[in-house]
Order: sequence, then structure tokens, then C-alpha cells
Amino acid sequence: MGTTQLESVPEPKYWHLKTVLSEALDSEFSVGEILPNERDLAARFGVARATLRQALEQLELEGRLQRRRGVGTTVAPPRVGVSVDTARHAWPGAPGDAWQAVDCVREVPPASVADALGTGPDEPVHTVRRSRTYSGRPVATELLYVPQASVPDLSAIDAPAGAARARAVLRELQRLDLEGEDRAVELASARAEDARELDRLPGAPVLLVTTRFHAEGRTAALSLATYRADTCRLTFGDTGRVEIHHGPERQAS
Amino acid sequence: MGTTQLESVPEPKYWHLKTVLSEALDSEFSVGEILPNERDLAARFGVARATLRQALEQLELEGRLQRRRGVGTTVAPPRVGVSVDTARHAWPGAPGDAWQAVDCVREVPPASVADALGTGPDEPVHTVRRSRTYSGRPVATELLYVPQASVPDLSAIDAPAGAARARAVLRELQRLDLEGEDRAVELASARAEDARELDRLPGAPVLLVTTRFHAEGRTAALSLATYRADTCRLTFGDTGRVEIHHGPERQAS
DNA sequence: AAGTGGTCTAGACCACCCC
DNA sequence: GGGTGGTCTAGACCACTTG
Repeated sequence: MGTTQLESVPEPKYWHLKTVLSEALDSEFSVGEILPNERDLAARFGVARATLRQALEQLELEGRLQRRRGVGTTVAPPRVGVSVDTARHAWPGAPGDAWQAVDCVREVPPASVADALGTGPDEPVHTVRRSRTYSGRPVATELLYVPQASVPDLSAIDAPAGAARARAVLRELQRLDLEGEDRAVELASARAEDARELDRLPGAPVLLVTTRFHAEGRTAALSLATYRADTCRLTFGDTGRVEIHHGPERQAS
Repeated sequence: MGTTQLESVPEPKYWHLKTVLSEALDSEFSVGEILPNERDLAARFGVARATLRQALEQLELEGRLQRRRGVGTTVAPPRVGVSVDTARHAWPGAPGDAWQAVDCVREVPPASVADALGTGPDEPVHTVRRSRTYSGRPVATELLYVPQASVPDLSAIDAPAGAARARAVLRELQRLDLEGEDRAVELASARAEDARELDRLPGAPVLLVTTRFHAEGRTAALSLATYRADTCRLTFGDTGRVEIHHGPERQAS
């Protein structure tokens, strides 16, 4: 078999298509520009619409495109760098944090949250909903679970489960002595509720940031923050202002 | 319009399917167990195979399933918590770090990397490839870019671009005074090369961790680490050993 | 009403793994 | 060779936005 292997590893059409489109986006389109619709694009490239969509989905996942039903497909702006540890060693709600309190209810958290908090399986905790925006657009939603034990002085007869109560819970939290926090980041898909808030469809890819706040030797609060994976780059440490991405693969020298 | 709205918001089949499967995984399957094949499952639920696949894809994205061509679909173990800032304020390659050097070449980095490093657009830099495994399975690959200026004493006539040279570069790096580092995490899709290394298909979802190491008032090294998004949970701070995930949505009390 | 992306179908063939 | 998941097709209909 001394023949030169041509097309011995035929890459999938959608993969090649994605590459072609990606290069076209770099050279021939500018941010915000709308692409031809999917049926036209598929015809132009001589593939089925489903195949084209596979390529578009990848590009959307990578934050290159933005698609909206009933509207069209546009070229997305570069990802937003959102700082995840603004005000290191500070409670949620401390002055200068990027979140906005939405509301607060008392409810029984999921079992895994109760485990982390060390509360009983049927014990309700303060559940604060907050949201985070960037130039007017929502980029993240958060559920902050605060056991009653962490805010003992909060009067039970407070505002009826609204933003005012959320702020009251956050205010009370500041009185605790924050000893430390640890975080985890993982890929998830948006729950129906979060998707609505983030202006995405259910199941959209999101980055789930879990933060445990430690005080008085236990987990005093637990935050589950859901960031839009297509538009956000989570930054830790400082600035994170530089754009870096993998380029085309190159030969070694 | 006083009628009660029934089915006014019909959820997509694949979404419902995903929920059903997810509950079945919790109650009727154990880790490592293999599921019926896609054709059987689709028939059992009375949907087309493509629809079933949409549900399976989501569950795989969430780390609940593992699918391998030619083999089958199995129930995935819980995600692995991988510490991203082991040995805080330490150079890559410092004792105890989790990475294993693979090789090292000198090549011109992508333009965005050159920008971050402040090197010329055609200036080759040391490009160290490393990999990270967890119980024998690859979980991440890394490209570490080190400008010649950061390792001035490295003799140019070193080992011919192999693991030995990689270790030599890392060793030289330790002599610099590390002033700080900053990180960013974002969703990306695996390049062909990384996908092979991670035992995934090209385009698989990955978490891209970009770390800039500062020394002598500039960026002395730049790391692009690619983690399997399906199997990894990135932890920052300390342990991160607790399992936390969103449960089913509940009513407020 | 017209046009967009989102969902779904019923088929076909391919690449890969294992027996 | 037989079974698996991965790719691809050519259609259809639906949900949503906009003029």
C-alpha cells in the first residue's frame, strides 16, 4: 500500500463548514452584522439545513454568533470578562459588588444545598435571588442560600418576600466574620427559570459557579451563580482584560 | 379569557425526555451501567432517533452520561473536582503541581498569545505541552508559552524538543520571582489536537483556563489549559469536595 | 402575513469497537 | 460481521418577531 493517503481522514462536513464560516466571520463580517438565513446559507454551501445548524451551534457555543428565533443570526461581540471574585473576602451584598438583589423567599433548598449548609432536609432557608447585568444585558443569575442561623437577628416579620427582604438578609450577613470562601466552576445547562432570566432557551450552556462562604467554623452561605457561557469569560484575580484565544494550529520550528 | 391554560406552553419533547431520563438515571441506574442503544431507546419513547439524541447530548454535556462510538452509552461517575490553583503563587512545574510535561518546541505562537506576552509577531517562544490525568484518565491538556526572555540561561543546544527540554524550561522558570497571576475561564470547543489527547471528538465542549504569570513587571508566561467540560469541575480556593447541583425547582413557602 | 430560528421525523450511510 | 454511536439528508411543522 504505497499510495499517498488522500482524504484518508475525511473531516465531518459541519466541522469544515464551521472553519470556513469562522474565517469568513473574521474577514468579511463585523460585530452586529446579520448573516443570511439558515436556509439560504445551507443552499449556498450545498448541505442540508441540519448540517449547517450543527456548525452554527458550535460557533454560537464559542461566542462567535448570536441567534434569536424570529429575528436572525448576528455576529456576536467579543466575550465579556466578568470578575468572579470582586471584593475578595467580602460577603455578597458588600459595597461595590456587581449584583442586584431581586427578591427573597424562605424555602426548603435542594438536598445537596442542605447538605452543604448543614441544615436539616426539611428546614427552609433564606433564598435570595440576584441578577447581574453588563451594559444593560443580563449575564448571570444567582441563588444565594442563607440559613436562618447565619442571620439570627433578622426579624421574621419583615417585608413580604421581596427585594427589600433580600437586602435585609444581605445586610445582616455583613455582621458575620467571613473566614474564607471556596469556589467551583462547571458547565451546566440552564434551568427553565434561569434561561428566561438570561434571555436564552432552556438548556442553553451556562457556567455554574458554586461559592461556599465560611464563618464561625461552618458554611454560612452558599451561592449558585449561573453565567451565560456564550457571552461570558469569568475572570479571577485581577484585570483579565486581554483577549486570548486559540489560533489555527501551527508547525513546530 | 377565564379559562385555565392547559398545555399553553408545550415544552419540547427532547426537554421532557431529558427530564424523564435524568430521573431514571437517579433511580434505576448505577454508575458505569450501560444504557440500551439509541435506536431501542428512541423506539421505547416513541420519538425519532435524532430527538432522543438531543436529550442524550444534553445529559452528556451535564456530565451524567458518557457515550463512545462503537461501544455504547454508560452512566458517568460524578464530576471530578480538579484544583486549578494548586500551589498558589507558584510557577508551573513547581514541586507538587499536578501536570506532567510532554514535550516542548520553539514556535511562533498565535497572534493573541504574542500580544499577551509582548513578543514580536514572528518571534518564536518555548511552547511546552503538558497533560493532566485523574486516575489514569486524561482530564486536561495545556500549552504553556514561555518567551526566551523569561528563561535567559537556558542553553539553546538542549535536548531535541522533547520532554527533557520541557522540564528544562520549567526548571529555569522557577528562578524568576513570581509576582502574581490572573486567570480566566471560558467555554470553548476542543481543537482537533486537544480532542485526541482528551479522548473526545473534535469540537467537544471544554473549559479553557487562561493564566498569565507576572514577573519582572511583565507577563513572563502564559498558560492555556483545556479541561474536559463533561468530566471536570474546576475548584478554586480549597477543597471543593462537596457535591452540589441544582435540584428540581420548588415552590416558595 | 411573512420571515426567522427551533423542533421533529424517517430514513441512509459511515467510523469505530469488539467478537 | 454485527452492533454501537456519529454524520447527513430532505422534508415538515411550530414558535416567535417584525412590518
